[in-house]
Amino acid sequence: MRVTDPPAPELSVEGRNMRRASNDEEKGKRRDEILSAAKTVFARSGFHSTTMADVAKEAGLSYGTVYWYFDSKEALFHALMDSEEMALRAHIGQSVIDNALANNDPEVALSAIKHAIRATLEFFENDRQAARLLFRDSLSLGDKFEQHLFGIYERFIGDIEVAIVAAQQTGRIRQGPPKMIAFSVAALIGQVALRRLVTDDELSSVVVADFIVDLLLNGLMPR
Amino acid sequence: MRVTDPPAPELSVEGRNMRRASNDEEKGKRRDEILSAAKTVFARSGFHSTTMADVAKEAGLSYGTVYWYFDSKEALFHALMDSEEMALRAHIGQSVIDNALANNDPEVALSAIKHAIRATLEFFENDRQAARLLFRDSLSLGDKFEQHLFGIYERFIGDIEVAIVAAQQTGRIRQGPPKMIAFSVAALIGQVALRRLVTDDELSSVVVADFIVDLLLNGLMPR
Amino acid sequence: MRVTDPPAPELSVEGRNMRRASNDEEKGKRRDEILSAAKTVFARSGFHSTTMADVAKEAGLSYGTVYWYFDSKEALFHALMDSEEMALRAHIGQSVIDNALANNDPEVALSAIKHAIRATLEFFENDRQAARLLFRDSLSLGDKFEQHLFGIYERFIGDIEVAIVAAQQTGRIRQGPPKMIAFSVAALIGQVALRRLVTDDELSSVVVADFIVDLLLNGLMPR
Amino acid sequence: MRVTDPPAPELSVEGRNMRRASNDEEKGKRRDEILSAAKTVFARSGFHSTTMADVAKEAGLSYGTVYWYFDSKEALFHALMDSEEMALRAHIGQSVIDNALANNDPEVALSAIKHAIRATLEFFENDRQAARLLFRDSLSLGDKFEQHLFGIYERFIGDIEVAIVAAQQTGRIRQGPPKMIAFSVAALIGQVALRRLVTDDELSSVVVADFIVDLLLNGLMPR
DNA sequence: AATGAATGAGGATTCATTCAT
DNA sequence: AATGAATGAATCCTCATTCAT
Repeated sequence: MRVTDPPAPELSVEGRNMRRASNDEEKGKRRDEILSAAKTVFARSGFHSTTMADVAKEAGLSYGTVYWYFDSKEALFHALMDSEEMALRAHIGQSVIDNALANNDPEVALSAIKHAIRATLEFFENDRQAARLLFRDSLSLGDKFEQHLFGIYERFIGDIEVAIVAAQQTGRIRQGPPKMIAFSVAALIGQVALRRLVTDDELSSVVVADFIVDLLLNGLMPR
Repeated sequence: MRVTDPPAPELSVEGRNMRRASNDEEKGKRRDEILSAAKTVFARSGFHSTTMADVAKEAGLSYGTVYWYFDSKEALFHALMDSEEMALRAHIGQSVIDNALANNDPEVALSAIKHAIRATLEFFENDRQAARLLFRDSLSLGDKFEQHLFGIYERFIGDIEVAIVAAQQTGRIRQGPPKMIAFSVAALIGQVALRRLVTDDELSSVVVADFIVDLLLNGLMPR
Repeated sequence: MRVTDPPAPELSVEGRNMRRASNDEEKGKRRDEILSAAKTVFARSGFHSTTMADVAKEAGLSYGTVYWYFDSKEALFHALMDSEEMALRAHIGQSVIDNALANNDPEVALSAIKHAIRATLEFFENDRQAARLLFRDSLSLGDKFEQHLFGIYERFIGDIEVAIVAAQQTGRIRQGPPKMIAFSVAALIGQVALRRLVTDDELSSVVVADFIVDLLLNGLMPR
Repeated sequence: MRVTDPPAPELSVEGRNMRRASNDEEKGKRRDEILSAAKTVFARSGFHSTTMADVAKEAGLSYGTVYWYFDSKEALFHALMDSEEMALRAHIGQSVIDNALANNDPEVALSAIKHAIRATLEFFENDRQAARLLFRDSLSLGDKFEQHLFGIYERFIGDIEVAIVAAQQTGRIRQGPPKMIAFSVAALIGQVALRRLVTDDELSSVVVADFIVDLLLNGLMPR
């Protein structure tokens, strides 16, 4: 699945109404503004400590307007999670593709894994708000959000799994349950990204990514 | 304290004045009962969705009583985190020591790592509530709890680090930044424990633990 | 604002959405309605025995609405004190000026004192709720309110002091510390107003005021 | 009425019980300790902000013990008001009598008034806690306490009235309604005492008392 | 589309009082 | 007499959501 596809627009009731001065493009723009404001305030204070008034204020809109674009606070957060997942996958996908094209690497599969790791850490490094939203807030919101988050996780792991299987087929990676391997890779990346939120590691994300890649490929045993 | 012990059965039909704690021992017992009840309901619904009335009801007490033992909902949760950390460390410590003694292993350091991983997964396998509390709810409660959780994490990683250093000194593990290695180990364990909360993996925790140990030691590259 | 005006009658059977304040004028009006309702219930039962629900009910509003206009119960009471002070000062000021103009009195200073006393007693006679609020409840609310009340007191005494000094300069009043004299005058007025809350003196406030004026001017000694 | 009479002991149920090791004297002592502690904490924080736990702690007693001596928080406060009234009247009575005996003053009536004023201010000067209790807290507690306070006030005024009448009969004070005069005297004293709670007047209570006496006797008019 | 006043359910916390010990 | 654990009614305040304008 390619998440870079545009999401199905949430035409609820107004979809069938007359064409007005402000078109869909305008509407999407306003929606994105709210989403952006929501990201800022949710990342700052967490889901429960953030009020819809905070969101509205940050967006420079009035109180009830947010409800014109989103049905509820929860719906807003789900939309935010979708948005972040898309951004993440766009970033990784682009990175992997760029790399494959640039290097014309015959060992694309292994290379893809390396670059996915680097790109993921890079993404969360550049957008710490995204890391907070996905790794911290999403976990605290009850079952519905947990399901959503694990959906994201599944898709993320699924993509890695594809690369793992490919790498195994070319013999670049030893045999083993690809799902579990993929999960392990994702786990390491996620935890590292989360940890970097709260500690001030002096190491750059490139160094950390390379360490993880090395660890995963070569293990801890002395060679 | 053994957290894996089944909770004290809830005496439901006692007269309301029969439950009076009278001495220090009784008092500590009552406190533990509340802690146990809190663990159950917090793990079930999460911190924010759980009310103090829920805690009291689960404990079979009036909810003013909970405030006799804990100053606030937050204080109760902090106490719960402390309690879980102690239980976890007791479980791991015991497990490592038991293993060292039982096997009289000259390669204690490496063995300790393996067994710590197994013991940790075992602990969370046996006490899924603990996993929910530590890996999910703790992250949603603002800075104070985040600090507390990362304190627990630091201590956990610190213990692993000791074992890593020891294993490096005996040449059983290749050189490299022990802190980062320890963190990677902890990250894998934590994510695995968390994941097992929501998926019904058919694999036992022993199998998973062994996979992780193998992955960490040997890496993904073909040998 | 005239506090002696009868409160706006409570429209009781309006639909709940009819009471929506729409513009600034309406908004100030709604605020005043809440203030008026608060005055009634606080004067009836005292600060601590009055709940915000009582205020809302008296105002015919839902009690979340009170919080739309006032940040807290304390803020509401402070606003009430401000409002009463303004009303009192408006009443006295008007009275003094009216008198000076009407009589074209060359001994304005002495006359002003007499009339300030009369006007103050008159004010509290007409608005016993105000007397309860200022003299009774304000004292029971801790330091912040005590400070507020004494601020009001200081300003009240300050005004009297000005008149005292003027009367001393024209020789109509003997020398002596004007602040202390002013305070004594204020003390007598305040206590008289307070006392009239609980006893049913048959005497009119005019008679009482004249007695006080006479007492203050001539003292108790036989002439 | 002489309030220096001992209060009727509050023998509720235990009065008829067997004579135990601790006698009535002991019991009264403990009761007084609680009263003293209550005075301290009520004066410090006010009635509503003080809990029975505060009282118990200040008295060095356990939580429920206070209830063995007083039926309720309100009963405790009423007892405190009684106690303070007795102390005040004892102080004034003693002072007046001492003065009359010492000076063998033929103008005892006028002298008594002067000395009552001085003694009262002195009392509240020496015991600011008493002033806070009577002038501040008593007013904020609803009708029952208001009635109690005005009873104290009535008795206080009544005593002054007696002296006023006597002074009028000996011609030392001009004619006029003695009750109203007495009230005015009491009002001035009370307000002065209250004011001295919150301002740091540099003047001693003797100077203030003399000013009030002079003001009352001679008035403000130039002689 | 946008506004913001109004609603009211919900929840943490306090504290006077009771009562078994 | 004294203790202090237990109770639960009471209350302030928050905030998601609605809806007239």
